[in-house]
Amino acid sequence: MTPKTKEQIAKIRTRSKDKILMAALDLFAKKGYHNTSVSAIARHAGISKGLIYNYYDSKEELLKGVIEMLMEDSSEFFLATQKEDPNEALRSLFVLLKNYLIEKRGLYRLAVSLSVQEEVGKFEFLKDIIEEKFQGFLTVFESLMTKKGVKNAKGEALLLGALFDGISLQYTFSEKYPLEEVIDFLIEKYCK
Amino acid sequence: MTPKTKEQIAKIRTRSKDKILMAALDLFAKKGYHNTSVSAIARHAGISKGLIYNYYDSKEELLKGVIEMLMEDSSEFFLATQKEDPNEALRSLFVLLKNYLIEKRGLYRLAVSLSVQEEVGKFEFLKDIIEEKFQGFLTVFESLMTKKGVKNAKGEALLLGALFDGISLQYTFSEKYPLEEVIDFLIEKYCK
Amino acid sequence: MTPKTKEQIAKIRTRSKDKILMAALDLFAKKGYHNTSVSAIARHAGISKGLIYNYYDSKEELLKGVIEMLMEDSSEFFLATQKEDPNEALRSLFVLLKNYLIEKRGLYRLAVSLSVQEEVGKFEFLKDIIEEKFQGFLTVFESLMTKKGVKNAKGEALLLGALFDGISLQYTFSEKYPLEEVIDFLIEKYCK
Amino acid sequence: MTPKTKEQIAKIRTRSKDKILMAALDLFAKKGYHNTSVSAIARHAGISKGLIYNYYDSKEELLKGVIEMLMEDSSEFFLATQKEDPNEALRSLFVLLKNYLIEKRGLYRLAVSLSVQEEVGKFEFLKDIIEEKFQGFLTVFESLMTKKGVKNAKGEALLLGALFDGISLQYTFSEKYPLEEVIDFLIEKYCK
DNA sequence: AATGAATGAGGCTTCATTCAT
DNA sequence: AATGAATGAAGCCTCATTCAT
Repeated sequence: MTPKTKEQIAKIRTRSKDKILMAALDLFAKKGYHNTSVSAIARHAGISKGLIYNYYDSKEELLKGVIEMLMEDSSEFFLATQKEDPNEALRSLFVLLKNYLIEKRGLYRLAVSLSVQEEVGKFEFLKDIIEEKFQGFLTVFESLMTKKGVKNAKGEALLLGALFDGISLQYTFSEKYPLEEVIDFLIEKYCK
Repeated sequence: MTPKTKEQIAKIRTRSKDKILMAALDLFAKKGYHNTSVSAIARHAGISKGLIYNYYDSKEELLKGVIEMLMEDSSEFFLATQKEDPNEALRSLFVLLKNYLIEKRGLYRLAVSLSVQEEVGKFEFLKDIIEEKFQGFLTVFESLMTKKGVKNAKGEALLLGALFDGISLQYTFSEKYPLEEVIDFLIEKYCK
Repeated sequence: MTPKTKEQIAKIRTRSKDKILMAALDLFAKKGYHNTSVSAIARHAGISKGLIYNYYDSKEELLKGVIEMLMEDSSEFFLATQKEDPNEALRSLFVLLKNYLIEKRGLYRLAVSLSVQEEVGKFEFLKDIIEEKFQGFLTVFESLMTKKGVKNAKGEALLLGALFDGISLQYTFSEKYPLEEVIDFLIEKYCK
Repeated sequence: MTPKTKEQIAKIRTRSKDKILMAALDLFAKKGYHNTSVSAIARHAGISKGLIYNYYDSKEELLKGVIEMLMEDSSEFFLATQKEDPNEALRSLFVLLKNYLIEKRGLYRLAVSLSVQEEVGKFEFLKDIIEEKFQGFLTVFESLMTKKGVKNAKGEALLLGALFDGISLQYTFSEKYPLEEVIDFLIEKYCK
């Protein structure tokens, strides 16, 4: 009865969706959401425009798909924070940040470029997600700082939060940013 | 019809250009470059679409005009760095950053949103400007840190650079960001 | 895989075709031809898009199929006209009209909505069919009127023709149309 | 100051809107709403696609504009009904119907083709307008019939309503419809 | 016989830009 | 200097149709 098995179809769908998501991520990150056309995504993915609408109802839904994909695997970060020794935990976080920036270049760029827009109600959901993540990090930083016994743990936590974002932004911006050097210095300064 | 002296005409021109620039800055900053239409700028400025093209050859030229306007008055920052006492200089810089962010909300947003785009050759000039500013700050930070006699002056300078950007970004993002608190803590930590 | 006899296959084909035709009639009638997508028909019929093209070469051919189906069973009407007594014949016709409208709500709507289009050569065949039916009715009406001995039989026939269409149109239009009342009045007026 | 006077602009706008409305009416009536593209309207009007959106926010708004234009001048009909003698009033109505159909060929076609669609909420407003007009006619017919002293005035009014629509529909459909003949017969039958 | 992924032409709409006044 | 009607390229999206399985 069934000409293609459900598994076959599912595999095809997954593969196509992935192609689309990767192409979209790539272009959104490089050129920004508004400056990326659906045609360009299709071309980049090597498929037809129409197919995109087979999987996503609109360009905006596609964006949501991209963001969801990106949000999936941030578990590592919170694993790192479970370490007993706060110095070790911080060292892990710094290294994770470095690897994350290197491996997912463009992702941070995308997050920033989307958040930076004020269109009410359209990317609002993204702001919420980021705000939540940020508060999570802040809490972790503060408890680590408390463990380390610093005077103003909350203030230090805020600075660390700003540092993470500042480093990410500058690395994303400039090809020449001395990421390794900065991370090493952070470890030396914070982890002993 | 009414004859006008050259001065009158010049004044009119200046006033119109200003109106256009302010409207464009406002909208570019709030909604992003690609998401702002020339019509919207004209409406926001209370003039006609046509007039914009009387002063700027294209939307892109208008953007350049906006950026140039923004770059004009960063002299305060470098005045602050001239102070003898490095602690005082740093304090001034922190306070200037705070005031700049509060007074020109949205401007940093614009800079980021533009820089984040990779379209070759289009906003490249902006990246260059920013890179140059950034290197200027870095040099200043490093010399201040050296004056303060810290061990790794270059490393500390890089961290300060990241902090400036991180704080700016987070303040731009979130209405709730405790800017005062952060600046106060920075002063306490770095200026004595 | 499973071997099927010719009869089984034929039965399956007939059943599928019927499902398609009914779904298409339903949607064409409700939403109009141009405003109904092949996908929607497939969904409504509970089958795949592809299957429709197994039976009909195009959306237009499918429409032709629907129309042919509709034209098949108008025999009742002409049976009614065979009655000896013209008053009885008319009464039957009025009642048939009422039942037809009630039972096949939407069908008249479809006929009108298709006929109303002027695209040369596309639905032209439908116009011809309708024209022919109309002339048939006119002839019947005229002969009945002659039998009844009215003065201007042709004029009265034309009016009856217009009445049939007007009533159908208005009933199709408006949920509140007093069809029963109108038919009763017609019978009272014409059948004695 | 003002380069074009307001009157000039107003005249230009009116002329353009008229061109658009006429083209839209023409095509909507001939080919139906869904089967008429905005491009086709622009081509038919001899203007660019974009200009249409200078005057109408969407294709649907354009349709509303067309309908409003059509609804503007139905005053004649109600003037006719004011006559003292019901026979004279009816005669005027019959003649007006004839002239209306001849002069505004296509208009009735448009009304029917739009009303025939069931899309909730889209053309609903048109149905309301038509329903209202129809009830208006019905009331007029009934009072005329009462004046004439017929037995079942309401029933006769309903028949007249159906006749108007039926005649309109058949004339709209068929090039060969004997409109003159039918109207003459109506006058003979109803107006003495 | 039957499925649904894939295509691409064409539909509606937006918008940077031009130009007559 | 200033206006806004007009243009047309390009953007998002729909849908009839094809085809591998």
